[in-house]
Amino acid sequence: MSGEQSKLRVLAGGKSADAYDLSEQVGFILRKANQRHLSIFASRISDLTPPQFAALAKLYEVGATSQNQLGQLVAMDAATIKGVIDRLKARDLVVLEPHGRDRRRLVVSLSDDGKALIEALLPDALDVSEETLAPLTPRETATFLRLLTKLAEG
Amino acid sequence: MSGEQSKLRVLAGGKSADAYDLSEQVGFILRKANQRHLSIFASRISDLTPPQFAALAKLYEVGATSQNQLGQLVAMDAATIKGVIDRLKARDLVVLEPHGRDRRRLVVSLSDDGKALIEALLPDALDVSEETLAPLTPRETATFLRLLTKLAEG
DNA sequence: AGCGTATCATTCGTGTACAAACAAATTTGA
DNA sequence: TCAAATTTGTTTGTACACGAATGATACGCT
Repeated sequence: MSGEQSKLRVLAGGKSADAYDLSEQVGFILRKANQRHLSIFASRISDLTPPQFAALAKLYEVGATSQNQLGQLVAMDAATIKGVIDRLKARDLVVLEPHGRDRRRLVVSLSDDGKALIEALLPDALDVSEETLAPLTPRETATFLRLLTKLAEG
Repeated sequence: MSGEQSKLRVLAGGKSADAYDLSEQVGFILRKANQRHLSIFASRISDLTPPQFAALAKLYEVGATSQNQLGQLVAMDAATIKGVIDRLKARDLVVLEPHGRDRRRLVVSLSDDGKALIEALLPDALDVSEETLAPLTPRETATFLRLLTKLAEG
């Protein structure tokens, strides 16, 4: 049976290529790290979800943009950013206007409420990052962010 | 106004605590790293989603368990693992039986098909991890996994 | 024995995520 | 200039993910 074959291979090779341990796979740990971050985020910023926050923060950073473009800036595909914008719009945190020259485009920008909200939340967002990284020393944090960025950008 | 205060703080503190750059926040980069991994996973293992794979791999590792327990092992809450198991069950990759002594429990185990599938996919799963980590050197990979684990476990 | 509490599974509601198919508007290129 | 390719946004369908509520069962303690 494959169980015995597997044991043989484990004993033979140093790397034990066959010993698949789920809890050591990047994807699995990445998912758990994400879960922990989401939980910290939710405990500090209950008004918005992380994607909603990202969209508002980006709008605050770059000003008015088209919906799809905003999606690219916050790494969400067209279908996803649409849902996020819809929910922000329903709460009047963003304003949608038609683009002047290109009638396909929908220009998104912050409403006054949206601007006030994001300004109020920015300090909390920094706290979220800090608490998420709390298990690491400052030195480890720097290393981690560097490597994580490399990984994310392929 | 908070704009000017903010500038003062930026000039005062070395860390420029107020200059919020979304693309430098852990949560945002974590989400992008996860996206890249998901995309690699999907390109190599189209038969299963990562949560489905995790459930099968864990079942292969530990044998029969209750539904909720399996959820804990793969870091999914009761509602989430139920959906995952439902879909695996619909494809006859797992078998559900009532627990003997505890009538609340539902014992989940691999079907023959499920076992065959997971055995066939394990090498691909290792490839997924490898490709995900490809942007890092072996030394960086070791460091990264150590720090990521620390982060995930809080 | 009985009662309060904890556990297990299910359900509901909301919010990402992404693929695929589509319509409308714009841009490109022959 | 006009048809083809591309871009922008929308819709549909599937699959997590989690909080909260519910019902059934099991367990601990008196």
